[in-house]
Amino acid sequence: MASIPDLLFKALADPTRRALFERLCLDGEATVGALTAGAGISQPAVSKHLGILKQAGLVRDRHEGRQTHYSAQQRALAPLVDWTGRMNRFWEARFDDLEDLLKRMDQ
Amino acid sequence: MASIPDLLFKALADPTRRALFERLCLDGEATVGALTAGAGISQPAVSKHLGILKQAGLVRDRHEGRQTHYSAQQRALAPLVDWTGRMNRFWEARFDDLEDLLKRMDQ
DNA sequence: ATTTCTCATAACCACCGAGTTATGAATGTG
DNA sequence: CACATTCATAACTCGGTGGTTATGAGAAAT
Repeated sequence: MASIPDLLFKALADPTRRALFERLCLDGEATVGALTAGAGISQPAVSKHLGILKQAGLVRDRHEGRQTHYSAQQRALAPLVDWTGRMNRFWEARFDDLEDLLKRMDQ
Repeated sequence: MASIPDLLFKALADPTRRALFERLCLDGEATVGALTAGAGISQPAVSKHLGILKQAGLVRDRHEGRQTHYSAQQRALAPLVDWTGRMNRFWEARFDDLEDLLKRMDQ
């Protein structure tokens, strides 16, 4: 019973995988061959990484002829953003209070 | 040469470690003993996890007598927020454009 | 039909990492 | 001083994971 944030964090914990995702985010769609050329590892390794990214929902694949095009699904990052938000809320609130205090002291 | 995002993602990839960090974020400071009572693992395991969180900057320790108090350093999440922001910028921009369009259509 | 190209899967290996128990260091308590 | 408590470190085990090579499946080209 792996939670969604768990899948996301685990998928993005590997630097090679993060690099693949970053490239797809910034440069858009790419084939496995193109991605393999960029990464410094073998094609099967890249395919496995893409499989893990796909399982985490971070990536979509589209088959066209004999090649597979992968693209980033940035929306999948939403739970990550939510999580960091929840972890930050409290000290942010405290920080806001401090700001308010300083603002009031300024008057 | 592990980058900062790498340290953060790796530190938060483990569910036990994330649970420890979450508890420290929500409930504030706690001793190793208290954290060990909550987690379902041995005290040395908890200490090791806290060490990794500390190395990632996510946690601070304060020695008081013979016990060590740990507290969350939520600011350390900043690089994570930045990273997700960079990965999101493009489709967010597109989303903003869409919002603008809808807003203009509404008038 | 045969060959070539692109990708995915299988099988295997080496290492890392999360857990354990044992022990030591430091601080409080009798 | 002797003992107990709290935490960190050491040494070890074991499963998961990232890499490899080998191979197969499917689509295009000749």
